Amino acid sequence: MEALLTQWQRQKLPLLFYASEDVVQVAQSLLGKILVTHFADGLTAGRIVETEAYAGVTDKASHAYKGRTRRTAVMFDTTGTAYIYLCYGLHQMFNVVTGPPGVAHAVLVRATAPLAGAELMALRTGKKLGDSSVARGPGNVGKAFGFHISQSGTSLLGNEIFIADDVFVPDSLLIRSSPRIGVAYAAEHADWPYRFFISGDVHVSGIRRNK
DNA sequence: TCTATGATCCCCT
DNA sequence: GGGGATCATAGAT
Repeated sequence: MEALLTQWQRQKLPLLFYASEDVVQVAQSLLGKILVTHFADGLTAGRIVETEAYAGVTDKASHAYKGRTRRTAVMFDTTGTAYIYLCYGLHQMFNVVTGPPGVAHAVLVRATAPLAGAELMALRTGKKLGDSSVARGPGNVGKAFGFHISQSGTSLLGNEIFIADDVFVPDSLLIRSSPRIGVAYAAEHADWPYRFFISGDVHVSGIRRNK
């Protein structure tokens, strides 16, 4: 376990990866990468199987659309950091801030396949060990990895929260896109195919998992 | 201060 | 497949 952590720390994605101006490309590239959190209560890691791109101030579905607020400032001011916010009063949603300086792009991590700390994930979510839904859906990802809104703004170049590339490449034939979930209010932007997932993977959230 | 509102999930039918 | 949970945020008052 310790060896894995050290290996993933060496394979940490560099700032350059996040600084790309193409948030859709970044969202797609994050499929197959490894999300790692290492907090006081332990290590958890999972392979990312589902993401959504949110294209800054031009995207009606993005929190950044309404402009800069105290909550969204981290998207405007940084890149390669965590943007974590509370949804429906109970779900801690984990996003990756991307884009060049001043550009408020973000990628929501919607689902992962557990690789390490499965026991801790089960404990945090109250699910049974081996339940494939433990990090399926953004609310569950938040719980399983132990995210909290107080960690919003944490750099992904540190050792508490980061993303690693172990050179695993998902089968490109299995990568699908679809409209994003739960953004009907975003009018004409609701139909943008900004959700990416690995087709058929049981760790992908419910709708249209197998198409 | 006060109020409406969610980038959701789970449990119950 | 429908509704309740549950609360920080933002904008109005």
